[in-house]
Amino acid sequence: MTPLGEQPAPAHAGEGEDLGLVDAMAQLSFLVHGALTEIAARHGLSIIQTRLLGVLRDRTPTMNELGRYLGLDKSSITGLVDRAQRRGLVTRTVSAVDRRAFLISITATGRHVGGQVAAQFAGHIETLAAGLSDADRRQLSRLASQLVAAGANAQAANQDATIG
Amino acid sequence: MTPLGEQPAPAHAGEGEDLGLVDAMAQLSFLVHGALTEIAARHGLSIIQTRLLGVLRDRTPTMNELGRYLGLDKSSITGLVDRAQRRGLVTRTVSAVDRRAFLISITATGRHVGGQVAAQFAGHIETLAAGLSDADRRQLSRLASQLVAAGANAQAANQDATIG
DNA sequence: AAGGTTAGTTTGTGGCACGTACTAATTTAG
DNA sequence: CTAAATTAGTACGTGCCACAAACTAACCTT
Repeated sequence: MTPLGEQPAPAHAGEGEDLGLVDAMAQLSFLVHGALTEIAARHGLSIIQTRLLGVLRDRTPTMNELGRYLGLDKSSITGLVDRAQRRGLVTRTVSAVDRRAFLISITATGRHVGGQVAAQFAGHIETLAAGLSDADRRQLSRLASQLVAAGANAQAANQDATIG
Repeated sequence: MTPLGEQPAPAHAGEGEDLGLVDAMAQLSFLVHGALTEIAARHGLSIIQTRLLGVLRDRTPTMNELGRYLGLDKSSITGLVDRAQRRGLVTRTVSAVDRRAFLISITATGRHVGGQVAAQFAGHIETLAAGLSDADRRQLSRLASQLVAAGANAQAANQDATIG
């Protein structure tokens, strides 16, 4: 895993090494990302395909909107949806309002596969956290959520700066 | 960000939504991964190139060993090192012990660029965590480290199962 | 010296992500 | 109401990542 260059744990590692916030975040990110990559791959999906299915779980966006949800260029969306459609995971429907636009929706198959990946991912995280006390789990959930919120705010602020 | 399909935050979102452990881990992973991707890209690096430089910070492995560090097939390593070498970030040196093998080492340039990415990444994490109290930061660092350790153990156990 | 193993490369396939250029539909301006 | 500008999506070219299979060269074993 070794993300940005930390030392290997000392041989006499008593029990729980604290990596420090920065390395802990980096390594945790790689750990979770890698787990999701592997679980998704077991179902023939990439991470981005999995995220696509997640977004479509309760939305029917246009290609353009999809690009905003996933943070991708529209030219990337074409191929992404092409491949997903070829596998029967999503469908394109011409918009009734704008004949240029497609509405992308998830198929039953897509929903099924996406659900399986999500469930296995949840199981994996639970396994990883099995050693934590209930209080620690709540703490971790709360603190991680706070960082995510901070990140979302930073992104929103950036948007404003770009627009204004 | 929307990883596996969570609901958008309720409109009356008072202040800090708790996503639950699973979604918090997924979103945090995407947040950190995305930040590293963007910072690395500012220096013309991909994530994997950045990790390569991180590994080489205090090691001079062969191609093969590099593959194990990064979890990549040896055929992937060839291209990865090729591109890094073309940019003057790393060098191949024929092993004195085994004339088939190369020892891969980081150049001064590579060390410099890698250091910049690492520093900016650290700064970014610190910014994200700026809203946390010292106690919360320590908690988060500790809990994240514990998950990482759990993941490392799981991986080791898997190895054993595969080998034995 | 022969046979098997190991290190690394090559080639082919597929996916991800971008920028640019393009077509077609829609909206805006005059 | 038409002409110009904008918008939605695609096509194409580039580069990177990742793997599998086939290959060469060096090494080890016997």
